Amino acid sequence: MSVQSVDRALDVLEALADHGGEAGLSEIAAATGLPYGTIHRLLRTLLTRGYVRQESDRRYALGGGLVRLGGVAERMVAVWAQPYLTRLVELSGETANLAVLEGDFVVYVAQVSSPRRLRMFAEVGRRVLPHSTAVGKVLVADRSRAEALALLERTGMPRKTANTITEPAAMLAELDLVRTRGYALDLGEEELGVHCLAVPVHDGGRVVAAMSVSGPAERIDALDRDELAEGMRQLAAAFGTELR
Amino acid sequence: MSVQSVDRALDVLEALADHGGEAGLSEIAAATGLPYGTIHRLLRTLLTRGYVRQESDRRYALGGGLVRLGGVAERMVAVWAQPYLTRLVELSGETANLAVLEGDFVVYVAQVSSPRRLRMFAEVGRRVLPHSTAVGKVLVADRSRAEALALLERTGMPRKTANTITEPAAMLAELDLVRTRGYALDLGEEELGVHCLAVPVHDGGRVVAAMSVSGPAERIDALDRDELAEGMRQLAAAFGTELR
DNA sequence: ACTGATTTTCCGCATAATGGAAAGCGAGGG
DNA sequence: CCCTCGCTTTCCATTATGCGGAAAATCAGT
Repeated sequence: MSVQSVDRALDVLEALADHGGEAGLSEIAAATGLPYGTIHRLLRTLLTRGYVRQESDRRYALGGGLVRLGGVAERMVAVWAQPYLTRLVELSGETANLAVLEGDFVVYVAQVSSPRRLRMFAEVGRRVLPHSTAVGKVLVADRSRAEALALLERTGMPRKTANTITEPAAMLAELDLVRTRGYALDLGEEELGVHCLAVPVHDGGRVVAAMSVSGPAERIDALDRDELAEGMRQLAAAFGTELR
Repeated sequence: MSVQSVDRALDVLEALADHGGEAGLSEIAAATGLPYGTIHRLLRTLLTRGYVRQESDRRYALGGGLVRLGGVAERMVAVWAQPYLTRLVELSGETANLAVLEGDFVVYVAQVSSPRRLRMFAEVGRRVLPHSTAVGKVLVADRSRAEALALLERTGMPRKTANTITEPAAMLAELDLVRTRGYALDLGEEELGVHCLAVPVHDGGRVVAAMSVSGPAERIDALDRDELAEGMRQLAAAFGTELR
């Protein structure tokens, strides 16, 4: 039914990604449960195609070829999201966004603007750090505590406003809250006066994107958060199912 | 030596990317020369893993899973580029950048700053449109005339300064020049007073990234362009070889 | 409802991938 | 300097696995 070697090659790539993009043969073996010989052979094929690279210490890393494919795929996702974002705007009256995690940045890949006079707009393509945005929190909350901490250390959690969370410990607590509550908030942490609410988009397994609404603090705060979150969860679930 | 089915699966993914991320079975067959049954089986495996998606009209498209892998790979590329960019700064005295094409945007993925007092900096993560930057021109010049035109139409080529090229026809001519000359210039087309020179980075086959130097117009113009371009070509070639 | 183009399924055959085990390599310690 | 240990790479007989031609099914257009 499914082509075994292709399936396994994908397992190898995903194992590499899970290890931060770089791993030794034995680490991959431990992660995938495949025999050494098999993994090595798969890596060699990916190697000659430029999708994997071997470093001087003989460890393996994800290669540049994936950047191209990822870029094209991203544009596709943006197109598919459009109708769901439109419905989210109808639901909330505020600007709706779709964002993904790319490296250590959050990237807004699609947006539908609110019809109101005062509104957020033109964020598509913008890159921001995860710690000061609702979408960022949702995306990072999917990672393990250790991965999240490593990412926060790399980015340094710079203060954007008086409300920005700049302490790793506080952020880990916030991420726990996001996980249990199922949605994340940004209360003027990226920009004063702008509040956001974001939910994760699952494609079956992991979180692949985050969907959010953002607008002036007063209007966002006037909405019933739990009710809005519930509606967004449904939209995100429908979108996630379509992606799969 | 190489795992046949994995190789072919990669052919299929690349064929999809070449067709703008979306194609029918027969188009893929034409592009790869593989029999229908084989392609269909490969697509089904990629489908169940979320790396390919089937649309309602039964055509196939690149799936969301690739966005994740691409993001991690991008971070790797940035790390590997660092030493080459450092050498480029030594060579030119100006800030050196590495950029890739992601969807319709150019993204700066790595940078090493010039030691001078007046310098460009903090561009990593920035997304700009291709038509007004040297790196953008280099990346788009690798695409076919038709693809380039489609991209330029989607982005609309907005004017950033008085020097910005806003006519598709003029840009196509400029891209021809870039191809024959081997490097691209940006003479204050993105920001007045800022000039750039960029060269392509090949990883054997296609252009995977662009390397550039940017700085104040007077200093960039004072450099010997052909000599600088030659030095940059060598660095880009070395980096490209390392990627492969 | 019919036709043509495109996609999907089927199945016997042979090839292509498998994986255990042995050889090679390199870093670190005695 | 040589030995050891952990990890990576190569090898090869075996058979499961993927192959691909051709038929069946589906869809769009007339």
